[in-house]
Amino acid sequence: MNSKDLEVFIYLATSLHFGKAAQAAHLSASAVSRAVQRLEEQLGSQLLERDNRRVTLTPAGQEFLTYAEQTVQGWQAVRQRLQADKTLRGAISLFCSVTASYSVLNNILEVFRQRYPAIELKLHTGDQADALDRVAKGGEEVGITGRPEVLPDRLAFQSLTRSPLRLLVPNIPCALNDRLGHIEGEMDLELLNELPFILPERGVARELIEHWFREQSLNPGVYAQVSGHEAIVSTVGLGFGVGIVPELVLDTSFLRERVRTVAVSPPLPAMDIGIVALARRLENPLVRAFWDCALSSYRADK
Amino acid sequence: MNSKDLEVFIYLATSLHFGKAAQAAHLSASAVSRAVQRLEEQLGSQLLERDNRRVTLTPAGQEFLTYAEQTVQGWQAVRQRLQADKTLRGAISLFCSVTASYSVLNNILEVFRQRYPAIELKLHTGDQADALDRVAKGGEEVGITGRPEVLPDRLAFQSLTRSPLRLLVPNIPCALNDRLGHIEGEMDLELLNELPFILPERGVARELIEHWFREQSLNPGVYAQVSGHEAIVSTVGLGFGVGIVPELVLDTSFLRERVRTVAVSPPLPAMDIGIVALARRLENPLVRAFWDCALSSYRADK
DNA sequence: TGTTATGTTGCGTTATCTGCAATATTGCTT
DNA sequence: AAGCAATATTGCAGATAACGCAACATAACA
Repeated sequence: MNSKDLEVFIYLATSLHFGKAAQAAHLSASAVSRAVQRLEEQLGSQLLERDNRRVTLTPAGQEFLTYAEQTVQGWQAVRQRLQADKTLRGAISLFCSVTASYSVLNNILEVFRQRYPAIELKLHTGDQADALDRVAKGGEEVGITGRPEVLPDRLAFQSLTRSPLRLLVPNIPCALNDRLGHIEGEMDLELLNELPFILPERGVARELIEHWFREQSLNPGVYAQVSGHEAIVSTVGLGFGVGIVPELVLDTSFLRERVRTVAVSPPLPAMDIGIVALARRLENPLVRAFWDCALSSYRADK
Repeated sequence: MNSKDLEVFIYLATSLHFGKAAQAAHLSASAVSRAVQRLEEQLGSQLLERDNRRVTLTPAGQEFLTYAEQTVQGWQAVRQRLQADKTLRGAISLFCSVTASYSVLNNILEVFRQRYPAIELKLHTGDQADALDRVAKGGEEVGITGRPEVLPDRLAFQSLTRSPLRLLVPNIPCALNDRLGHIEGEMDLELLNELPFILPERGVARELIEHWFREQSLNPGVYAQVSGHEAIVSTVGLGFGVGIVPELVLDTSFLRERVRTVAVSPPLPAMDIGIVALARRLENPLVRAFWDCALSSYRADK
């Protein structure tokens, strides 16, 4: 038995949906399926009645759910009680984009707030592209950003999750949409050369996009360079051109109804999203505490 | 967190000795060391104060011990309560040697008795060499034995542990001991050809020994062939010759003071000790229950 | 009857765990 | 004081288990 499987089971038992549970646990649906299979085998009885359409708790599952919740909570509790640096207090500063604050940071805070309620977090938001620089220059202690192709010296990076880049086209009546409306499957690569592109001005996403363009021997026209991924979504949503952003940005964008994604082949690369800090700063217990929380919030608590 | 590490910690916290804990958990000492390291890292505080001479619980360790005990017990409890086939009752018959009943069977029963108190066990003891035959012929449903070089058809074997074969010489005043008394390190292979050997009459141990003799191009004289490993120990202990038995046998032999082991190079092979049953018999829920208990008593409960 | 939603399974990859042997450290002995 | 014995830890390599992807299977829905 391990608490990770218990947590997965709790997610599943409360959502009754493998996809949702997987997302909550930062896992794939198949991993969730197998976690439940493991538990059922170890217990020798079925916990969930499931066909491809409906998931329900069996009586045994119901009973096991309360056990699982107690056990996970007990583990958290003993963990908190024994934590050597339990009274850690102070403040750390953190830089990330608005998008990241919704998704990645939110996940981290769930763990961090509970584990270190006495640490104050000074959050600075801005263009994701600035994160590396500001952390390297000592502006903020920690940043959330994509992993750059080459990591500046003395900077430590810890990958947390990945988000594939997506090609965005307008989904509103406009000239561009008329030209692209028919596309169903993958977009023809040649066509890309003729489209007005809206790209991030700089930053990791820009690096990745240019890299991919070179690999496909493409040289599309750039209509606008904007700073901040959120701005790209809105510019595309207004019909000015097509853009590329990490999928993550779409999940939390208010304008996601006004754009749609189109597949291309070979696929766009994925961005490696994680946290950065000056390596030296990791000796600071406050920074280290945040760092560890970030890890365990994505590595599904051990 | 996983219950296996908790169990290991409990063993260690109660014995305060890595070797003992390892033995109890059927692991190596290094695995125990790393299990504790994992826990300490996850908890963020030290559980045991240890140098190379002494192991003591820290206050945190003390507190964690009660948590660990409760948690492991809770897991067993929920397991028992949810077990679909909880009221399994009936009887199964089992064949094993006296030695195996002390060591291997004892370990299995610890789990089995608790999990299925209503299943009666009919134990037949005898020469280990007979186990395979009797199970294959349907005499007993399950047997404990070494893994033969070729497994008879329709028989299922599940390895549980290994025990290396040991060369046994008398440790009492006798002619043989006078000849061998000086040996300190490894015995010269040539010398083996000149010694009177006491070998098991037949069975898996015999197979392994003969195999090893052939590999070393040895052809020692056989003084006596006896049935049952226990008998070998006593025959050697009386000074009649040298013998070979699995180490396991020595641990529980009353005469182990009257013999000693001598290393040889290349080393004698190890016996793979496990349980056998007719594959078809595993469909019987009682047999299956015993089978699973055997597994989890050696695989350190999941 | 095709389509969509969704849980499961096969398979190659990756991460983790384990044991062995070597190492380091400490108490004890001569 | 120096060597010895006991024993926890670590480097390394092999084994095991977990994971994600993609293909598949199945059931509601239109």
